[in-house]
Amino acid sequence: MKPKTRTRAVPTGRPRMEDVARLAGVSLVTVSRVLNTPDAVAAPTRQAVMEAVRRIGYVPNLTAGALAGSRSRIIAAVVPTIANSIFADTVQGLSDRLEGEGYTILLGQTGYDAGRERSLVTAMLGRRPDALMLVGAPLSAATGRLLAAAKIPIVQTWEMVRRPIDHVVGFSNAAAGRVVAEHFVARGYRHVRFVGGADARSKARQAGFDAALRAAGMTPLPAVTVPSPGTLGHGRDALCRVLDEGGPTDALFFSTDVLAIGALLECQRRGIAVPGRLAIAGLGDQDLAREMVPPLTTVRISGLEIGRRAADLLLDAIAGRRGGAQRIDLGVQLIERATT
Amino acid sequence: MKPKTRTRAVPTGRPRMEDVARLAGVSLVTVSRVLNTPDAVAAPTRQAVMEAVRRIGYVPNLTAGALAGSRSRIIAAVVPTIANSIFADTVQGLSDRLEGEGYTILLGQTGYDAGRERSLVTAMLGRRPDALMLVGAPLSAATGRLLAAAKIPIVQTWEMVRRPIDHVVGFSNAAAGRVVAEHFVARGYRHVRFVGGADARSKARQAGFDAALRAAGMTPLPAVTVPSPGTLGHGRDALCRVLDEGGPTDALFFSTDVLAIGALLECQRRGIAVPGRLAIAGLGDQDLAREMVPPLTTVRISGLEIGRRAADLLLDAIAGRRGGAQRIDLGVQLIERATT
DNA sequence: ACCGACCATGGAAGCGCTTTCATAGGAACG
DNA sequence: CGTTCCTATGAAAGCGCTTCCATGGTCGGT
Repeated sequence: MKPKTRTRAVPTGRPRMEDVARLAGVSLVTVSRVLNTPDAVAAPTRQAVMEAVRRIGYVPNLTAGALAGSRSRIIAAVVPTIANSIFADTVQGLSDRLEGEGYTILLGQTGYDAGRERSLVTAMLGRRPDALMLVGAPLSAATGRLLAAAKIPIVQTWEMVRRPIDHVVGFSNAAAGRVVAEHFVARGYRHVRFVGGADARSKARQAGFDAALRAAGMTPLPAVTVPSPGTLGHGRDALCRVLDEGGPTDALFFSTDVLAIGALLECQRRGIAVPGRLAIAGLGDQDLAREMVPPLTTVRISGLEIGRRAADLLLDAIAGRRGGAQRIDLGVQLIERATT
Repeated sequence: MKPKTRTRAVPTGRPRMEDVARLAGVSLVTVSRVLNTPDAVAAPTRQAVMEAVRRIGYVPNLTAGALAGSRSRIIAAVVPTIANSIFADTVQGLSDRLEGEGYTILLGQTGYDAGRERSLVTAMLGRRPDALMLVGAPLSAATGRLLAAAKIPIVQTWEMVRRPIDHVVGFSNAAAGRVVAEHFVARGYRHVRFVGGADARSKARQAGFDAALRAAGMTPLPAVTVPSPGTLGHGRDALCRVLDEGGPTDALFFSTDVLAIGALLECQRRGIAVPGRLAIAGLGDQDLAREMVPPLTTVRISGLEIGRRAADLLLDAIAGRRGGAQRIDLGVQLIERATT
């Protein structure tokens, strides 16, 4: 009878740590040590191992490492969307800081959809990331529970979430709305209006905007709602809607620079004087806001900085540095330029 | 003597498949089957398992799954940069297609740096992704070797790489340069110039541009080189340089829309008539190109489509469908608008 | 020279899954 | 009714690492 050749779990065929060990004439454990804690190994041994690694082109299987050890060296990033968006900056900031520390980024986009967010988070958590960054509050309670149960450092960004899961790096969206409203009031605009999406951050900006207006004795005109994520086209459409209604509107606060610029461009096309006939303000202070002709009044927010600070926080939390949950408010700053 | 309580590999404390199995009164194997091949399990058993999963909030450890199985269900994406860039669209397209299929995206940015690319690719390959997408050709031969040795489906994008590692989804950057050059010639511009970065794609656009110009009996003016990734500011600076030199330049082809728009905006600021005094063309056909006043002449490239097609190709390759390496040329199309 | 301390290295036991292979019951068949 | 086949489930063996513990060799102190 022939021997049972039961090859259960399928070997990958790629060189393994054991292959390196054999070539270097040491044990597998020593190879692991050279790769992870080089100082714990004598110099000649270390060199022999490194040479063997080079010779056979060994690339450590981090999946196996993550399973055996406790750290996966993976950080998950969950954003609404990444194309043409401010969140791309945040991902960039996060990734810039983290890659140098040996972490890899797992990226996911929710598209502002609660269901997609939930399945996305489930999938990501299944990879056992060492930490997770997300934009704002979870879109559903289910996702929130999933996140809380994960027991890993989490940082929520882009808003000062009221009941955060863990850390927060953001700014007050209501305050952003407020500074724009106060600016409009000071400039003497009387018929002002908000344009934004239906997402939580947009709503918060609107709330702060409206509240400040009322505090100044004014009544904000009804807001114009556009789809999220906002595009130049949505900004243009919003402007058209406002113009078509033919009301007395004299100033518009757009929830994002992209929307504001879409509208500003439409004004140029139609020959509408900005700010003479209509004032426009945005939020984000993207490059384009500064470069536009005329340059756009906006609220400065550094998506890059949010990403960087989030990364730092996460790194500290993973290392066990710092005490409880941090709550970093980057603040808002109105940049007065030529469109108001 | 007390019993040896050697807890080697540290358990995570999170519920495991075995916990679900115990609660559902079945074996671990059955739980695995319910999760992966539900049809192979009898309905009542399946329901009992699902109920147990729900009860204890079990989230499968995909790391362990990847190690035991052969598939990691991870796709790696390597791009030069993601902030304010056309590559964000490609990542979005890739991710949109892949998330639905149960894949997770590992994102990495090279920043146009060969060293960073190499360490990034090493780290990603260490996660044993099922496939990998990268923009263009590897920045170094070392990275190329790493990639080839990985033995996974790879798709290179954004250019028709001459000696591809595997699949390609792109367009001819030289052809893009050519159509713009021919357009300039047809329009009667005689003192034309290229502005772009030092990366391979930019160089290819320049080469195609210059070649077509020479074919038409013209001599291209020396190109203006800007840093990669290009920004509005770089476009503006390039324009200033051209203007300061005071040559006879009457048309400029920018390697990307962002550069072109930066220059266009500077023209507006200086009151330079476009295309009267100077014609401007870009590449990418981003939203903004169409919305600009005047709208920008550009070469249409859909970053989103590149990402989607790349995803489809990778999915097919993973599943073993299709034969050899595909080579998809999405072609280029000049969009004549008002700046030329 | 002898002892304990210390340093470098190795052995063994998992991490939490998937994948054969085996097996217990039925259904199907004559 | 016995045999065959199929279906549903389980047992065991890893996937390629890291971690704990043990051990042999060196070295300084006396």
